[in-house]
Amino acid sequence: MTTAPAIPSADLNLTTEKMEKVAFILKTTAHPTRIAIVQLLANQESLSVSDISEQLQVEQSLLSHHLTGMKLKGILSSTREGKNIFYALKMREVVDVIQCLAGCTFL
Amino acid sequence: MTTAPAIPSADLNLTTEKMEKVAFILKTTAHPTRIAIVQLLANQESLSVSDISEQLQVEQSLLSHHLTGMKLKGILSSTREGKNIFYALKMREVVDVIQCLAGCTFL
DNA sequence: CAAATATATGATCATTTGTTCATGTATACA
DNA sequence: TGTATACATGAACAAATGATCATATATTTG
Repeated sequence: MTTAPAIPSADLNLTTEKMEKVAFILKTTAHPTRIAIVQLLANQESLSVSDISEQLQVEQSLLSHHLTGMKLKGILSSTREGKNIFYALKMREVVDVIQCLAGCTFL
Repeated sequence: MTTAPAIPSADLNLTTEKMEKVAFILKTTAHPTRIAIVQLLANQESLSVSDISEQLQVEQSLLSHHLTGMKLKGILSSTREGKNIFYALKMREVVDVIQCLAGCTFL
């Protein structure tokens, strides 16, 4: 016999600390422009700020704020190459997170 | 032959509208208390406000604000049963979203 | 070294979010 | 009908976030 769980498939058990960290990452991802950035970098390996700025039609300064924030929080990484700085996805899990929700029929 | 993609596995292609919707849901989820709520309801099918309030040690009014917000945004559903109101997970995908990140070793 | 290009940073302001407190509403029960 | 219980709601305020603008820094090139 089994000790019947209320719900079969799901079994989520996070510590308070982990919940805070997850919330932190979700918050950092939860913005259309930032999702667009993740999307680009999910398909491109690495892109310069101006590349991204052009493709997303987002002004340099604003984009820079988004990028440095995401880097600070561990989602992106960056390396300078001459005059350019190239950003890349560091935390690839966020792609799955977005895929998850993008799959929702009702969205 | 294939037209070589920059990155093999991932292929994310969302419309602007979809990115906004995804961001909207992420935003609604991105809070420790709300993640805790999802966690409870991932394991319990349905719980009353006072159940949740006790288990999470969150004050009634504040909790109610969180719950009604999440309901409004389609993440939860609720039904009254006598004096109590029971909340349940409606958008189960958010559980996967949280699982995704919870699995990150570096968090 | 001066000018141009690419990007970051910091101040400021508007908007949104989170919290608290007081009060309102629905249901049950005496 | 009145009182208690369970929950929602709205006002008010602090704190976080997002956007804009001006300016700073690093790199290349002449």
